[in-house]
Amino acid sequence: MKYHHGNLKEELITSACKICETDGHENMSLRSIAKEANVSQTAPYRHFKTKESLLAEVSKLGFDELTDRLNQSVAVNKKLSSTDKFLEMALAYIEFGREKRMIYDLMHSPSIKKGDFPALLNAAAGAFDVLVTIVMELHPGIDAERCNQICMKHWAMMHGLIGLLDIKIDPKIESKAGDAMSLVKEDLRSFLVESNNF
Amino acid sequence: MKYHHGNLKEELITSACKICETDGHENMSLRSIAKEANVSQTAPYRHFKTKESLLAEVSKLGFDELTDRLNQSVAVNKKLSSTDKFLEMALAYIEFGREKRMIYDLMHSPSIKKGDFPALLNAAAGAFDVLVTIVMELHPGIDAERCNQICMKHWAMMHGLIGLLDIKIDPKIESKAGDAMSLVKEDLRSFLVESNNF
DNA sequence: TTTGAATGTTAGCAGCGTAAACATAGTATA
DNA sequence: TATACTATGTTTACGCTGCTAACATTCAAA
Repeated sequence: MKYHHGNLKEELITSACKICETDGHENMSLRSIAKEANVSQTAPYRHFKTKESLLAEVSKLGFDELTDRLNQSVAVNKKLSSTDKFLEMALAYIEFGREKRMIYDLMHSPSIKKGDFPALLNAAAGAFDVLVTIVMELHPGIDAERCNQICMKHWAMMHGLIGLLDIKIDPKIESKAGDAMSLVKEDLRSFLVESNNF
Repeated sequence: MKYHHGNLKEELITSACKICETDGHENMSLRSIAKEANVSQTAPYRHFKTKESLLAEVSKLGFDELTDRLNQSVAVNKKLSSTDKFLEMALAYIEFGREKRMIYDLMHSPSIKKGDFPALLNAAAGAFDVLVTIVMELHPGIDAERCNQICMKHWAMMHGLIGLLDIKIDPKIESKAGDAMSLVKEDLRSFLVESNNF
């Protein structure tokens, strides 16, 4: 075991990701992250100013992966109509939110102030821009402000739906969580596209 | 100063509400709540099994107030059309989320497991039921499952929008936060009602 | 009046984020 | 090559946290 790790920063981020995915971001302690990386409890401070800045990097990776998935979803079949691309993207978004729920929650946790981390801000904007691109393709020459509004509307719907799938407001609705997802999968066209009253 | 407070449970909840609204639920400590109520740090444990159960009561009050506001919004003018009632309700929801943002975040915080608190579950369902009632009025004889889906869809949009208003994905969008709210206030009809592709 | 339950306090635990002081290893320069 | 500086690790410690146990006080029922 060498004294100098050599690659501790990346390993800490990796460890943090792993712990977040298993325990959730509310249960991540700097100490547990350090332990996971077989390093002393204060070693992270040589690479991250605060715990928050480490979590910000994890969050950034989350937005990066989300961006990749969104891009992939529309790139898979270039012959898809713009509308279908939009649908594929929406599905990819919601699937990301469900599959990586713990990371997704971290990405939207108010305990990370995005304004303090420009790289994180960029990563988040990158994901949003995929939507922007699609909407501009759907509506060539659309006014920028109107485009922004439309994107926010759909972003809100997707984000809200992912949140709802966890809220489980009452047992009656909780039992319908599967329904909600099938709604997403089957009726997404009407749910999203037909509401495109541009 | 008497040894027995007499009304400590309610006062602790009140104190917790106050602290939540000013500092946010991430910065609420049991000790600060106890201090606010002029009581020892462990006194809360005579009335609440855990900190989480105290927060659950605060959250419940939040849902109760939300329910009241939603009911009021549709009761104010009984001559309103069902569609307009729906609009009023949506506005009331979003305004609640903005005005009581700290409480709203607590209400949706994953650190409170709603399943462990039946009263909280009921309160949340009560708010949701206001929406259900409106949608049933809008579409008499609607299938229960379809009604649920429609309600979730709109709930998701409203919830997502409130969340978005805080995400501030990038400065460009952040500067449009006001736009987003004006979108809500001015274009809510098209944003919500015209997407009612039942 | 006595006794037990309800409700308060004090003391103390382990875990947390973080800072300071110290130890070690790698790197640039003489 | 020897030396000094910097980077990166550890140890120790501080104050805050949620929570438990032991003790104190008051209220209410027998």
